[in-house]
Parts: sequence; structure tokens; C-alpha cells
Amino acid sequence: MSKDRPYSALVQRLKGAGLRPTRQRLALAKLLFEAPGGCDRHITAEQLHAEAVGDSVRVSLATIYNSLHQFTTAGLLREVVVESGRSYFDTNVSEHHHFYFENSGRLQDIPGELVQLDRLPTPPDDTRVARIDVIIRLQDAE
Amino acid sequence: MSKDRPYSALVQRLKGAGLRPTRQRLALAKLLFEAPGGCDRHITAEQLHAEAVGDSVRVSLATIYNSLHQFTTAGLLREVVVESGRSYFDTNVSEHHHFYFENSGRLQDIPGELVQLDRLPTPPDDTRVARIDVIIRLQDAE
DNA sequence: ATACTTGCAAATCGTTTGCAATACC
DNA sequence: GGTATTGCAAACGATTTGCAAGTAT
Repeated sequence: MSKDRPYSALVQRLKGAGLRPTRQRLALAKLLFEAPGGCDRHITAEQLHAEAVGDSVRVSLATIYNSLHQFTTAGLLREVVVESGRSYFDTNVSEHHHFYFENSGRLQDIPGELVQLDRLPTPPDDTRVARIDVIIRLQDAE
Repeated sequence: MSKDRPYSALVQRLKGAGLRPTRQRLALAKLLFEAPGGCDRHITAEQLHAEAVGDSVRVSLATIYNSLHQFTTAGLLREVVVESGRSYFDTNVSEHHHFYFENSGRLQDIPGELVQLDRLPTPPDDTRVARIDVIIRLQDAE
């Protein structure tokens, strides 16, 4: 993995989330949150694993899954399910929605403000809204 | 399977969808579309298989999957993905959205009119909106 | 020191596939 | 009869687990 300055920021981020800054978690956090060319990544476990391996980070797939879920639980990531059997992890945890390109399987963020969601039905008794997902599924033009 | 009058309506429905009204497809269609107590079912392949078996309908799980997908392609069903690794098939194919009870894994329809979806972003070039899914994820009350 | 993490390999889950046997038109 | 459909069992991909070995505080 391309080592450079101390991971102080990432270490803080992990500690703040209650996660021990282990070698693997740091490397994955670096790949996820400090990817060259900005943020907002939508990545699967397999993809992240491939990236890690390609970057000479030794991590097992099991640890990738563990870490992704831990990051998600800690609020550092958000899981997006578009198709059965494929989970994307989104580095953008602010309120937003998604375009889903059905042909390529690609996901693209839509800023929260761009979708006006009013006149929602009241949630049933004894429940609270945990999250609202809007997925706009796209196909090739007609 | 509780046999009674001829399946004429179901036969028509299948034929109209370009599907041969085989014994299995008829039985599944009956379970899906003529369930006692109204429509709007959200069912998984495994659940439908269990229902069929419980109703003494001999169908293999493979055929359940085949049929569900054929019905979906034909527009008789709609597939809804809420969690990775679990597909629900919805007998309501009109425009609508869903409440998802994260605790029970249950899905509930929200009539299309109850959600005001305006000011949507314009889809990227060379694409058209195939469908918009709104899923309101619910947890137990605070 | 000790509790938390990791890696591995096997297990599991939902779903799909290949293909011979069978049912529909 | 000829094609579509089915069942079975094996194959599959994604994800999870159990547990021994390693690591952070």
C-alpha cells in the first residue's frame, strides 16, 4: 500500500467510531475515504478486496466484510441494496438518493435537496422512519 | 391444492401473458393472485414454495424461481429488493411504494398518490427512467 | 495480560443451470 | 410431433461462521 504520512486523521476517525485502528481497518479506511480524486464511492466487498490486494494490502475477504459492516454500523458508511445479491457501500452518509444504471450496474448519488419528498404517509403506530431510500432506475434511452 | 372451479380466469391471465397454463403455473398463479383475503402479497420464492407444498402442489423450487421471473417479465408481478439476498415479489404492479419494517422484514404497500415525488433531477443523457422505488424503512418507535 | 481482530477454510443462503424426463398444443 | 416446461441435483456467487493464531492497548 502506498504509505506516506501518519494516518492521524483516519486513526481519529476510527477511534471516534469506537473501532481499534488496526492495520487492516486503516488501510481500508484509506482506500474508502481518501481515494484519489474525491469521495462518494459505491463499492462492493469484492471490489474493495480487489483494490486492497492490488495495493499490496494483505486482507482477507472475511475481514473486508467485517470491516464494511462495522463501518456501516458506526455510521461511516451506508449500505445500499439495489439488486438481490449485491450490496454497495456508500461513502456518502449524508441525506441523498441514487440513480441506478440498470445496464451497467452503476450507482450515482443524487443530492438530497434535488428530490422533493413531501406528503409522505404517516408511519404506522409504534414505528419511526429510520431512512428513506429513493432509487431512480435508469435504462438506456428509448 | 384446494381444487374447485375451472381456472378459466387464471388460464386467460397466463395465456394473455404469453405463458402456457401448465399445472404448476396455474397453481402458483392461484396462490399468488387468488389468495383468500385479498391481494397485495409480498412473497419470497421460499415462502411461495412452502405454501405450494403445504397446499399439496408438487413444484420444485427451481420452477418457483422460473415462474416468478416469468411472471415478473410478463408484468404480472413486480420484484422488490430490500435487503441483500432476499427478493420479494409483489402482486401489486401498479405505481406504488413501500414501507419496510426492518425488524420483522415485512413489506407494506404505499399507494402511489400518497408520495409526492416532484422536482426530480433530470436523468442523465441517453437514459430513461425505468422506475422509481421509494422505500421508507421503519424501526420500532423511539 | 487480555480483550479484540484477523485469516483461513468450511459452511450457509439464496438463486441459477444443465439436462433428461415430461407435459402442452 | 415438436417445442416449451419441469425436476433434480449439482453449480454458483455472495456472505457468514468457527476457531486458532496474531495484535492493540
